[in-house]
Amino acid sequence: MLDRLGDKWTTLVLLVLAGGPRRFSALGRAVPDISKRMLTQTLRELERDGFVTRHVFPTKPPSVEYRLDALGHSMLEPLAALVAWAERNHAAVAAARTRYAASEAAGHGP
Amino acid sequence: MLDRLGDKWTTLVLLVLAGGPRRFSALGRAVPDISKRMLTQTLRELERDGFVTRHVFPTKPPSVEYRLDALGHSMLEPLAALVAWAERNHAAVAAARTRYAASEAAGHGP
DNA sequence: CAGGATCCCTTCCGATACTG
DNA sequence: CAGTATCGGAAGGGATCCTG
Repeated sequence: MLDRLGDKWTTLVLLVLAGGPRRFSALGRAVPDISKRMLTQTLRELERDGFVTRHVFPTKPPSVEYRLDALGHSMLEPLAALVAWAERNHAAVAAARTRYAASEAAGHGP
Repeated sequence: MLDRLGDKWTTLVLLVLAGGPRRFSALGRAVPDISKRMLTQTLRELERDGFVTRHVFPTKPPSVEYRLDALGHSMLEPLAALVAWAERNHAAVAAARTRYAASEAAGHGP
């Protein structure tokens, strides 16, 4: 189950849907670099697990809207906490990587 | 960066290290089904990103201890919140999957 | 004990083409 | 518009063997 939260796209899609219902193509535009294939797959999994509901409007051409339901909203808070942490600390991580790269070069070099 | 938290093993290793410093083999035993290969790789990434520090004791045979440093500890709280959420809601997810499987069978069947 | 190197099979995923 | 189907390359990761 933690695997799904760990999925690269799942989190991004959820964060977009946190801003309100979105249509398939709107999600595609809001989540950069996601392919139709992965967007479909991600949405199917989220629907399957009860995080989002899918509404089909039988217009022509058809449009489909996805929205978070109660379960999806409930996990938004802990998720947002983690995202907030990541934003606060990404600089520290970047610094750590620089230090690590430097010690790597020093330790294994000629 | 969120990718790394999304990694299957990273979270599990971090949660074990939350209980205190551990040696390499102890981690291997504490995280079921992780291979030496993946444990090494996961620890390298965590070290690289400044979440854990690595202490080598020049005994014979050598032993290596990993422990969370400040950055690692700081992310434990949001992570724990997410894990707590998962534990509270895994039943709801399981129920959603059952419903989904049922509607799948009904919708696409003969 | 801790971990690097290699092999090799599996899964993931993007590109492309087609449909209701 | 919102998908589905198929293919092929790229990446993930286990098994095994080797070293300090």
